[in-house]
Parts: sequence; structure tokens; C-alpha cells
Amino acid sequence: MSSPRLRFAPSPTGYLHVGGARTALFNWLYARRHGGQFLLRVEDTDRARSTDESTRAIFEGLQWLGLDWDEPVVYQGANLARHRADAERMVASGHAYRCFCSAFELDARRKQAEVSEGAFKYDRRCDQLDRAEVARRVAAGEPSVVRFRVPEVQSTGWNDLVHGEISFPNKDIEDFVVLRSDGTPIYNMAVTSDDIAMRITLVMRGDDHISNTPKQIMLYRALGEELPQFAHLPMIHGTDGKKLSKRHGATAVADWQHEGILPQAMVNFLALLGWSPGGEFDEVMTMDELVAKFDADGLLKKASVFDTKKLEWMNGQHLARTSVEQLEPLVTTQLLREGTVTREVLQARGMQYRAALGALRGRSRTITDLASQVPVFLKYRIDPAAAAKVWPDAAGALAIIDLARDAMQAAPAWEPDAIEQALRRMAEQRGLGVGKVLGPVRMALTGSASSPGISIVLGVLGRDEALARLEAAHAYVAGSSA
RNA sequence: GGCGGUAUCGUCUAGAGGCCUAGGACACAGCCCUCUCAAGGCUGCGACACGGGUUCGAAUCCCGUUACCGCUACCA
Repeated sequence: MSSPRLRFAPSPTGYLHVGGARTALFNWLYARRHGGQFLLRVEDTDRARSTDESTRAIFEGLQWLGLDWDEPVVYQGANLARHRADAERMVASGHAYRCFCSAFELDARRKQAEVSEGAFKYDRRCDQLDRAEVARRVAAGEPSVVRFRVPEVQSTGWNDLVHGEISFPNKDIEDFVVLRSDGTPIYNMAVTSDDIAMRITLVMRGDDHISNTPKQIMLYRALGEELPQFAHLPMIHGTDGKKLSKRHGATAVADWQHEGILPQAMVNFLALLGWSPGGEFDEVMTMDELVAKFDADGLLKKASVFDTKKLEWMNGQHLARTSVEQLEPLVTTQLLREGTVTREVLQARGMQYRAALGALRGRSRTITDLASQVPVFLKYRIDPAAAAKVWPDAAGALAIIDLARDAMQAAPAWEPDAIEQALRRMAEQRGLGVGKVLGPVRMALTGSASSPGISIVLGVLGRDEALARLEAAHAYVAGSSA
């Protein structure tokens, strides 16, 4: 097991779901951690539900998360001939047989069994047919499926990387269909055939596949192939403990991208859902740290709940650690999407824009949250409601605004810290609380009642802009009191 | 119904028989810091599903019960 090969095998019937993303991530992490390969297989055999749009969405989701795959994408639908050949090979070797029972007929028998005994299991009646009859009926064009003959005795089990020993009594497994009457393969057949062809050594997937596993193991054996290892990951649930669905709000990875979540935060958060490095550790980790720590023995068995509050906190942590250079394009996209700031303004005020990002990244939880705090620095607009509160009386407000302007103009150099100190001294001299001065000044500088610290704001705005805003604030107060 | 899986604070988890008076993180509450809002720091609240064993000793091992989840298709 020197170089493990793993795969993520989504069916393109929707967007990349956080559960699927987590499965992909764990496969990817395992492959990267052990110097193996991570492959992608699109299970598009369900023609009716599969769409190109969905396939694209899955690729984009994986790319956004930074989960790159090592070989060309395998499309399951392209391997139909091999699936069929593998099934026929099992018929030839006696591991499978043709069954002429119609779906309709089977359905009726199943319903009948439900009312009388309970469990329905295919009775193998077609396995009794002699070769000549089978040949005759096939030649006559009678539709038939291929069923796998489940070995009678013993049980089928494996040592799951997550759950340990799991086994199923063979008597509980019916002779399942591997090839439909139209010659297309059933899921378990296609998966097994493809995993063999792709030389997958570790099948890591959701634990909703546990009961498929014994069937696939039987297929590996019937085909004379070596078994891969299996690891069944727990599900991710919504806050109500039920399987995550649209009802729980944002469940697609792309939804979170639009909510302003950073891919590294999403990855970090997802990694900790169903896996733990064990012992005491810092939960905020980079992709490299995750790769270094990830391993199968840290995989958990219990389903976990997707806690959006923690995701947002995690995102805030990553935001604070992300460089302005990396942040800029993301915030720009958001700003332009909202239309709150134009591209021209962003370019013209690039210096201030980047300074603002540096000041804001440590105090925001999401990109959208951060972006909402940016415009204040790039264009001046006084919030009337806030102004009414912070500047209750015009005379007092004007006095402070003018004093602040004088202090700034008198300053020998544009040193935000020194200016803030000057403002504080001013407040002291006039017997005012610091807040009584800095509050109105903030209002004048930002047009808003809340912002980062005054010296930070001064630093971002720069001398000219700061003074211009004080003038504008003066005019505003004077105008509204007149 | 049958089969399989799971079970530690509201949530994510640490815990591999004594280190557990069960630790950390998110959330929540309070306090501190403070020019506002955040961020940050501190404190608090808060859990071994239940019942039997095994053992000198069990969150940890075994059995049962309960709850939840999955599968039980010519879906994937």
C-alpha cells in the first residue's frame, strides 16, 4: 500500500453539497497525506437526472475548495461497455444468471410478501432454468436482467477504517440485479467495475453506502479482483438532527461562497466535522496543516451537525490571517456585485482601499461583512439617523468638529497616533469625556457611529481626505441647523 | 418488519480502565479592555442515553433496552 489511490464519485444531479464536499475533502486529504492519487469520477449513469450544469458546478466547487484531482475525470457513462462485459463475464463464470422476471411481476410479489411475511427476497426461480431454455428465451428476444448469485453460506465482511469489523449474513442479501434489461449496469456493478479499472485502493465514502459494501465485495471476488480498503464516513446533519437538505438553508458549497466564506475556512470547518487530530490542538488550521495531520485513525463514527455559527467564527479567524493582497480581489468582487462602490473609485483610491482592508479584516466574520464596512472609507455619506444621535446639538458638534480640524491642521506631521493624543488632550482640557469628543469626530470622519479606532481611521483616510470630511461635516451640521 | 450503523455539554469534539471533581472550541450570559462597533482576555452555564454485568476501579470492556440514521429498487 505504498501509493494509495482514492476517488470522489459524485452523481451530477445537483450542486456540490457540503456533505459531498466533506467526502471529497477527506479523500483528497488522505491522498495528499500519503502521497497517493485523488481521482474524480462523475457517476452520470442516471441519464434522467444528470446534467452538464451540475457537473460543472461540482468541478467549480472542488476547484474553489482547492481540491485538485490527479488524472483526467472519469465519466461513468463512458464505461458502459466494460460494465456490461464484467456482468457477462460473471454469467459465463457462473457467478450470475439471467432472470426473466419482469419488474412489474416482482413488484406484485413484493407487495404480497409485505402483507403476509414481511421481508421479500428474490426466490431465485430463474436460477433453476436450464441453459437451453435460457438460450432459447434470450434468442427469442425476451427481456432479461442479470442477477448476481449471492453465495449461500457464510457472511461477507470487511475491516472498515472507520467502523472496524462489519459483516452481513449472506442470507439477508438477495440475488441483486447487476444489469438491467436494457443492458445498462446497476449502481453496484458500475461502481465496482470502475473502482477496479481505476485501481482504487481505498474507497472512502458516506456511511449510507455501508449496506452496498457487501454486495460490492462479492462482485470483486466474483471478478477475481483484490479488495480495496473501505472507510465509511458519517453523515452531516442539519441543526434538527436530520439529514442536511434545502430546508436547512445554504447547503451547497457555492451558497457559502456567496455568503462570503473563504474556501480555506470552509475546508478547515469541514475537516473538523467527522475528523479530529486528537488531543489538544488549535482548531484553526491551514490546508498544509490539515494535510500534515490528517489520518484515518482520527476519523469519527458519529454523524455531525452543520453549525453555521461556528463556520462563521472559523471564517473570521481565517479572514484575520489572510493578507490584504489575497483579500482585495474577493472584496472587490463583492463590492461590485453589491454596486456600493464603482470600479473607478476602487482604482482611484487603491491605497486607501487596501489600507481599509488591513484595518477591517480582523473585525469581520465574512467577506460580505467586511465589504459592508469598506464604503465608509471610499466615499463620504453621513448617516442621518446616526448623526442625529451623535450630534444632538449643532453648536456643540460644530465646536468639536472645528477643534478637531484645527488640531489636525496644527499637527506638525500627519501622525494618526499623535493626532489622537492631541484630541484626547483637547477633551481633557475642556473637561469632556474622551467619548464626547471622539464620538462626534468619528461621526464627522466616517459618517457613521461605529468604525475602527480613530487613529486607524485617520491612517486609512490620510490628511487631505480627513480634513475634507471635517469640512463637509461642518457644512452638514451648519446646514441642517440653519 | 428485516439487516446494518451510531450514542460525552445546545453544537463540534478530547477521552483508548485509575491522570475525570470529564478537558477544549462554537454558541449563550456576565465581567475586563475600550472613543463606538467589532476583535481580544477572563469567568460562568452546560454532557458520559438508560439498565444490567466484568473489574479493587468503567465515559472507556461485554450484554440488553431505548432513540436516531442508513439500506432493504431493473435509483445513485
